[in-house]
Amino acid sequence: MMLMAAKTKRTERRTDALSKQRIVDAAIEILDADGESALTFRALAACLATGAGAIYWHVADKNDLLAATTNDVIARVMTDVVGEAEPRDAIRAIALGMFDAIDAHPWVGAQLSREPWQFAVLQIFEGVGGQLQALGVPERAQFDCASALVNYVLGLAGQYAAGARLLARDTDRSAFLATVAARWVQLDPAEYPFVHRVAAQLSEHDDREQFLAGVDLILAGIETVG
Amino acid sequence: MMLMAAKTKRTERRTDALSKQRIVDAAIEILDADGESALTFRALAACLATGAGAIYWHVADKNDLLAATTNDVIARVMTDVVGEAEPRDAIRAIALGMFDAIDAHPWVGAQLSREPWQFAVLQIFEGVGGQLQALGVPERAQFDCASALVNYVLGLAGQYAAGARLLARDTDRSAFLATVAARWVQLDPAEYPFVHRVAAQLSEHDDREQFLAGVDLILAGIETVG
DNA sequence: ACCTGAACACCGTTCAAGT
DNA sequence: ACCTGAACACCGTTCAAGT
Repeated sequence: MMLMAAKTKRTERRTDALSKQRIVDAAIEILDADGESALTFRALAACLATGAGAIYWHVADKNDLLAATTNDVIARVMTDVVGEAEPRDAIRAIALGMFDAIDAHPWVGAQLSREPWQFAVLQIFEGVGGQLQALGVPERAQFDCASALVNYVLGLAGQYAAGARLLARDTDRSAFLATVAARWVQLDPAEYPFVHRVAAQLSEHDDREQFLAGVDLILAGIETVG
Repeated sequence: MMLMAAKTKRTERRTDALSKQRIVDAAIEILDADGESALTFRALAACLATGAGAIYWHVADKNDLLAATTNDVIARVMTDVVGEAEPRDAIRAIALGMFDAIDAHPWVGAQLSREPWQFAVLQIFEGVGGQLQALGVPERAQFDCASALVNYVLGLAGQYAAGARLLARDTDRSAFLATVAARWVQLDPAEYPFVHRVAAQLSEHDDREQFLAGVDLILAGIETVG
């Protein structure tokens, strides 16, 4: 849409050539607007005013397309996040950048946890791991520490994507959490004492704060090996 | 297969009635043998010697089927794992039980990270959270701590499932890791210094040990809030 | 070189019809 | 009540044919 702003007059014909970047942009628009299930090659082709097969000239398959859209979003996060001097703050900034990106584009969360070998995850791994030296973590422990942080972030990614998939577009999150909490309370307290106990906190908790608390927990653990 | 052991003579006709449990057992067999993509209603129906539509009498849809198979596997893990007196050991046992279950059934990892609101995740949450009181974690911090641990486990779950999906059935994991490490080394060391540094450790590291190291890291962090 | 769109080989799901 | 299997409405992907 933003790419067509310059020539808004003619909608009946596409005048500019196809490119991988234009395809990725259109795919992101569809994913953001209507979710993962709305991204089909047919819908994408219609949006780009072309045939479904044309997309295959620029993109290998659907996996490639999803990897490209995810890389696009994550690369933006990682470049936006530079400039924290303190390593601890830098890691927190990366984590929060990830959270906000997944909050804005829940499908990114699904894709990250589904294909963790893709380039996007490597960028997160580098961003987090690069701070560990400055944090005083011994060389041989750095791999485990970076892995723990990235695993944690990917765990949230999947969880958040699932939540977004479940939520109707206009259902607000607090109503949904209230429903879950109500279900938790109905469980047998003898068998599920812990879930019973925290059910009250569920509806009033803040996902972003809880996520950051987890990052801080892992950072505190990392400090003990330093 | 194990259910047919008693009457192995006749294969041309199914004699016993369908049930949700029989469907779930057959689905697990298919998933274990040939992976997530092999589980279709047609394949499942053929395996059960029935029509595709019959399955819908016992199972709401494919989501329901996958949730049921996952619950089955996780419930087995959680009952096998009871009996550790020390809360720290209990949490480690649950985590390792999860790791081994996902290692044996990689599709469980995908399902857990895709649908974290399902009952299976609640069981993990209870199992982990129930130990925090004994660990001396203050009430108001328990929710965040349990959430961090579960998020971390779900992160691994997705990663492991993706690895299994990528690996050919007979390709061994070390060969795969060597390939990834080779790719990492080829990256620009100026832009990816950390990834470059740990590439050597990638091919010789043990996933299970690294996973447990992460659990210990989080446990160490949890102790600092106690 | 790049695009078109019909065709192919699948899916999950439904439903009239059977027992 | 439970099962059957053809039919429906989709998919991703391919490919001969166009420009």
